[in-house]
Amino acid sequence: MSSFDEFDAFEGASLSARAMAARPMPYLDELNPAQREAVETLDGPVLMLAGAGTGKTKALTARIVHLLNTGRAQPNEILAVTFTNKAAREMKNRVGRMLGQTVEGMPWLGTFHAICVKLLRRHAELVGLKSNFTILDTDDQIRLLKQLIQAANIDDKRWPARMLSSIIDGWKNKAWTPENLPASEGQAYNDRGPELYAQYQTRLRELNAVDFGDLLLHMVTIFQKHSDILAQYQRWFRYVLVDEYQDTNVAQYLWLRLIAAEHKNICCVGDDDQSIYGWRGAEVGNILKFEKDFPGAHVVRLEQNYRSTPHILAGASAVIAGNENRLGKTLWTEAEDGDKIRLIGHWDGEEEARWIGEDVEALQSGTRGKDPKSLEDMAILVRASHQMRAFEDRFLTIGLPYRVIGGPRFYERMEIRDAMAYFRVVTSPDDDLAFERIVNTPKRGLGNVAQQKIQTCARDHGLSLVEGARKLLELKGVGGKGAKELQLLIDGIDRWRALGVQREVEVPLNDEEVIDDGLTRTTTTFNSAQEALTHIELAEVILDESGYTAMWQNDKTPEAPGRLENLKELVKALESFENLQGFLEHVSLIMDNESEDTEEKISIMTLHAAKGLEFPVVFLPGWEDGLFPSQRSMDESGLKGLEEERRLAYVGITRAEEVCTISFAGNRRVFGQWQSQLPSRFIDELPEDHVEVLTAPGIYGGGYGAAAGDFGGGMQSRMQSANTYNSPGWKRMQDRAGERGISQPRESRGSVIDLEAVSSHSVGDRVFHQKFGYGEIMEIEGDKLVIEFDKAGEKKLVAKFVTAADDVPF
DNA sequence: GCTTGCGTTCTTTTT
DNA sequence: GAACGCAAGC
Repeated sequence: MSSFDEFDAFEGASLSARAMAARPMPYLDELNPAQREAVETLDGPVLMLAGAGTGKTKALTARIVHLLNTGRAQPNEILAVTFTNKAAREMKNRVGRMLGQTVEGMPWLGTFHAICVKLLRRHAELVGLKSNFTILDTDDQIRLLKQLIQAANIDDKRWPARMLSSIIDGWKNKAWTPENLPASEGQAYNDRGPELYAQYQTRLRELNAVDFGDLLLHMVTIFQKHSDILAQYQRWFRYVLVDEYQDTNVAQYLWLRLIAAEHKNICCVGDDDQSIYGWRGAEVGNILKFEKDFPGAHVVRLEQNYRSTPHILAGASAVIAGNENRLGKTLWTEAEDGDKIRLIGHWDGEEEARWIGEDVEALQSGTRGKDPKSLEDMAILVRASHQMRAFEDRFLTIGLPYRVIGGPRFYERMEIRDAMAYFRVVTSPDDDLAFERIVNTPKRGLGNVAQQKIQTCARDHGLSLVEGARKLLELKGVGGKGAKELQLLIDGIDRWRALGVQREVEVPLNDEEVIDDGLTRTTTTFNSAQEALTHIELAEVILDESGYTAMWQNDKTPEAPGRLENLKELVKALESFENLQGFLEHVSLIMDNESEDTEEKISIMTLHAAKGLEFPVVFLPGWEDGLFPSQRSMDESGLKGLEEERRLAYVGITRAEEVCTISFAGNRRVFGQWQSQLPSRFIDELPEDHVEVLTAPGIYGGGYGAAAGDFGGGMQSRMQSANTYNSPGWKRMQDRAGERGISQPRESRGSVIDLEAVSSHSVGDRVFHQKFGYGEIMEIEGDKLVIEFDKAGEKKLVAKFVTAADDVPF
């Protein structure tokens, strides 16, 4: 390793420390006393316990700025870790804004994974990898494990690869390599776990690949085994900041502790009450024992909440108080009273979606007394993603624009992964997994048998799969159509590689740029050359000549146009990168996809995805025992699981600024089967004084109007008893209501009828819909179309969401 | 080798 | 109610 020259090259931050020291510090005046304390205590270990909505990011960024301003550290001497790319981006932006200018050189502000990739590229050889290793995603991981499982003669029905993958993941999260795996883990995966883990790691090394967990595990291993290297980083990173510390797992914890051991200037920010990633290996224990790990730690509590009204805060506090193991914080606010938390029960999940849809429209139009609210300011937070469907269906029907956050991610879609596998085959010759993925996509007549032959041939000659296939052709190991097609593919790969290399030869590297690139030594940087293909053109050529694009063009399934659209988007995304390698690297780490669309939409997401966000109006549907708290969580982790669920409830409620509506349904379809549900035990924990119970239209046959109090005396007295919802009586009443079938779906009111959109359609027309595919119009009702879809059956949809079948872009 | 249809099993949460 | 795996049939 060649000393720390590269670090010094991060002169990038054009401001010198001394220049900054002279700058004024107006940002300090904007902080409350607790925040200020957290910002100004620069030396030694600091634990910032920041409750929900207490200005944690503000304090964290102010601290970075303060470090720079006081000349304590250069921008590249600060290590600042977050969990999500979004948080990293946000922090970068805010630091820039606070400094009043853009800071180029915060190279070590990023996610755990992104930072570890940077480090690991530099030291790859110490764990038997080359620095251009590829990062496998879960899909590749599973396929690889499956191969190993089958090779070991294990029935992968009884012992699925997914299971092994999660076991290995768990081990990696705990920083256990195959060598130091505790004996107590011996019986995992039917006693074969440890042995397969070792095989898997060996195979990864052969493929010059790592999985997500390896990024941290390898770095911890390197730090532990090479004290000289560790010492360099310990000296280099004078200040360490960690966001969401309660989410760190053991590997991350060890990594941080090793790095911070020298200066001990580590500032961890977190909230034990918001620890919701235990299932992913996060250890709340890390934050609970911070003071033991770092003696003399300065603990600062941020307790003034700037987000929610008192009722909402009181509700959240009461729920979380049910947990035993807490560091304990008391949130308070100066905000005015506002609305109580609203609680409402429904007949079933569809009714719940219908009611929320109407309430959203009422809030939007201002019918509900207050100022009209934008859809952007509203969110529906669910426990499990399958709950989203009821809302999507309903909103599609009434024409309410919505956005699902964190759904199937762009880069996880089949067509995107296929396309990227093609890129990978071209850029990294040994990427067997990528080759496997694309040999027979599109269909080339190379089925199992042919693929087995390629595998065998490659293994016998110690070659990669591409080379193995070439050899096989030379030896005439395959015949007929398959041989011809395989030859075409190999020729194609050669040609594409040449097209990529051609540029490299014609346009020599610019030395400075390579250094500037920091630690990624192998990254090549091109200047734009007119005569050669750009990587974007290359990508297009690959997708074209391989027949991949054609495959989807000829595909008549409803998803095909969408997939082509996605491929176009993929190519467009290439524009912001200098070459294919850079792009692939980016993609393997960026798992969030934010599409910038301008239309106002209500957001639908899981509670997990909502952490760190806030909305004026929040809906929390599905508060039923078994669903939330999740049965599985309680079965698997008992009281610990229940407490994590409770923290999830806390996270949910504290997302709301002004209006928080909790609801539950008496009946819900689970696995396609109707089940009657009991209200969540968390509902019993809500403090009566801060909750307003609304009449359930599904139970009493009223609508939103009835909920506003417009009903007869008999109902009124029922309402009184309903107010004692946290007594067994409430539950019994819910049960009883559940037995009486009531309330059929009613038509939504209030949405503006878009006749223009309807008029372009007539009964019998063939139409296309993004989600349901092709279908035929059976009936027109107002601005709604009743459509019989080929695949999805009959649906009633707002006209503006369907296009005439002929207009579908191909 | 590929397509189709049937049965099975399942759903938390994700960097 | 869907997504996946498997076996049968083309």
